[in-house]
Amino acid sequence: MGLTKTHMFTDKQNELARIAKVLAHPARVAILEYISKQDACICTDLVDIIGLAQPTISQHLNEIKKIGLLNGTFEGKNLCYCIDQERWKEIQETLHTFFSNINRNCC
Amino acid sequence: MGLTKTHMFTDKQNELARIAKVLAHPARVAILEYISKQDACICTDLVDIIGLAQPTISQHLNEIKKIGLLNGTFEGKNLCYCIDQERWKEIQETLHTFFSNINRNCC
DNA sequence: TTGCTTCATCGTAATATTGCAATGTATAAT
DNA sequence: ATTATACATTGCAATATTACGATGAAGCAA
Repeated sequence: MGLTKTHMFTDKQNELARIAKVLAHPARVAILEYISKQDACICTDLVDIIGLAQPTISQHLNEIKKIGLLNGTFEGKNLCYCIDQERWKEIQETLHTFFSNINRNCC
Repeated sequence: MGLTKTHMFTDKQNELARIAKVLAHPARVAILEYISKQDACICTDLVDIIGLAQPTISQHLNEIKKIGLLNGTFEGKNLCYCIDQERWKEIQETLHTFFSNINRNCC
């Protein structure tokens, strides 16, 4: 027990949950907000901005990467992260679909 | 450690994370989908439909209730859950705003 | 009353997440 | 070559989540 029974659910349900899980931590929300607001591809001031330790930030970045939301490119010793526009739209669409498919009902 | 440092983030960031956390489990996604698809306010066939034990379903329903997404009314011994339309729209809007506030940038 | 159904709650075990110090790796600068 | 900078990775402790059996409360039916 303690283990999510993913096999009991549809692929779509699991995918939505997987996406939501990444957004389910304020640090990751903050990271996405910060990166998305940069004009240029500025790298990791994130540790200073967010205020968590460097390994923790690195870990969170990794979680976001796992669902394909981040592209990272090295520029010398600096790593430049930015948001994958295609994947961003895809996820936005997934959430929009979920929230639109609701009927008015009782109560 | 092990404790999310919510005080380091804005109210909006924490709120979004709190909402996402509820969607971050396929059972809760499935529950919301099921309830939203009922014409009438049909109650807990959820245990049969989802396939998790009754206490587990009850726990998940409680998580969804915590963010105000569920209204429950007793009808005799049956409890009738349905989605709070206002809150649903509010959350939809919160997510939409988050996903819309993104600039195109590099990479 | 007795028993049945519906749901919540408690207690507990298994697993996951969060956070960071220590350490490793790779590039850049001196 | 040495040092500094920018990350990633490892290992571990604290806490949270997930799941369910057992039990409790409240309504209904006999």
